[in-house]
Amino acid sequence: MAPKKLKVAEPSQAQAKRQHKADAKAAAASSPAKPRPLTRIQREKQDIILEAALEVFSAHGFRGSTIDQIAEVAGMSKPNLLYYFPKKEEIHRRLMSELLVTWLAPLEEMRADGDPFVEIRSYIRRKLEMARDFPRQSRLFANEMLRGAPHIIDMIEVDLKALVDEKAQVLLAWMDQGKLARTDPYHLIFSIWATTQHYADFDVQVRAVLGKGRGGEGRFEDAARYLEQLFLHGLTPKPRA
Amino acid sequence: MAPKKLKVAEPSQAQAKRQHKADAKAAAASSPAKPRPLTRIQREKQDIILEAALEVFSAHGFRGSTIDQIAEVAGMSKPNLLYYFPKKEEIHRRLMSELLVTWLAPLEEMRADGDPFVEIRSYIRRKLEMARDFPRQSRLFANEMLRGAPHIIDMIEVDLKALVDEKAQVLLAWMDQGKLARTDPYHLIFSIWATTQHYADFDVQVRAVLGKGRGGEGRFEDAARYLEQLFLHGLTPKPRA
DNA sequence: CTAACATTTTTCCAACTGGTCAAAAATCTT
DNA sequence: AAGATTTTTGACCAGTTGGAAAAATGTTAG
Repeated sequence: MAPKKLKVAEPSQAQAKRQHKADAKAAAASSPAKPRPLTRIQREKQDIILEAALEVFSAHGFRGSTIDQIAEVAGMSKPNLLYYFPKKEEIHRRLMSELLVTWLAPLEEMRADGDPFVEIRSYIRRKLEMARDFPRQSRLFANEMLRGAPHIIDMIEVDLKALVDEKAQVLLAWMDQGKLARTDPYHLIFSIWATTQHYADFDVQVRAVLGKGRGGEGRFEDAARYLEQLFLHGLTPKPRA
Repeated sequence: MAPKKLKVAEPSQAQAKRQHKADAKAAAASSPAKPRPLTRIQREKQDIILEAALEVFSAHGFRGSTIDQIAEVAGMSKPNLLYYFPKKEEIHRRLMSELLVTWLAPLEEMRADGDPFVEIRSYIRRKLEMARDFPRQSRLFANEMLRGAPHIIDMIEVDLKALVDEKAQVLLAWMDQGKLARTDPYHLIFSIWATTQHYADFDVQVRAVLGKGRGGEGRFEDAARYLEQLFLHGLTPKPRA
């Protein structure tokens, strides 16, 4: 239930103005540009900014969000924010690369040596929990996809593809062993993504359609139950015993 | 295969400046504001603009799109475009209301007196065809949802909800008759939406993951086959005969 | 304590954007 | 063909936005 804070990765090009100015000389001299460790305040403020940016970007999209908005949510002035992330794009980039790691994790956990249905079921659960606990990340991701994934297309084509290829092999093996219906492993994975993320990305619609009565907190439990039935048996009724 | 042109509905508040200026007097006098039929050019240009706007909005979102961009795609100047749609929002509004009609149609076709599996299967097919033939509309819709459906929330809460409620009853009846596995009809519908629209909204990802070999035109056929298996039998393997 | 460095604030600006307006051009009506 | 109406254009504007500069204020290592 408790949204464990996402870990912040990539300390790379965080340092701001100062560095930039130095770049002119440093880069020209092709020196290794001493990385200078981040100060406490830098780490804290960057986290605050990234959190605020997630809030704003996920709600309005990249172009629909202004630095002012993010700064306000982060509780600082615009120039101050720009001191930590000299470019709006930079914030977005950081957010996206953190996001991808978080996003791939659940699939990675699917173990080839486990029981197919147990593994698939818990994968679905994990994804559904992510939709419930990290809807903003899900929407940010969806937004990027809708736009054609301009910022992460190469990671999608390389890392994500590799991971899915690997897991597709696992699924195929299970099918070969007769433990799983023979079907397309890639589309199988797509369908898990689609059905689970739907509850984050189309949340308004889900709530509106379920109405006051069933649109409450229980909807994720219901979804989990339904999806289990779907992926396990489909819609074919049990023959009356 | 051929994307049948969407019909343009709602001739309502299309007329521009002239009307606007007149409004001052007309509205003040609370007269019925004679609607004055649209000219040929007006109809043509509005269609061109709406088509261009669909292209641009679906790719960049509302705030990410500029009137200039739309005007350029439409092959006219910005002021000229504004002559037909005095507000950027107006274009978007029109697009959204047309969209909703198109979007509800497939579900409406699900007949209570048909065979459950035939009906569900063809509903899935129709939705999949829409994802293939009208990806821009799908993305426009997804974008609106991501943003919390600000422009169509009431139609979602009223019309869409009513329709889904109705069809949920149909599904429940089928379940009562033992023709369909007993499960949650609402989430069943959600899962059909999610799995089919995924192929339009997350198209980049689907292509990238499938790779050059399988990401081509055949992917919709594969998806259709897979989804049929999923919804019919789930992933449980057939007992060896 | 203080010099060096890190952080924050104030002020400003150029580019972009949605939209206006008057006049010119094209089209339609009679 | 003339007059009326519709359509198109070019110049323009005010508000917003991303970002730069520099001065002012804090922080910290020696």
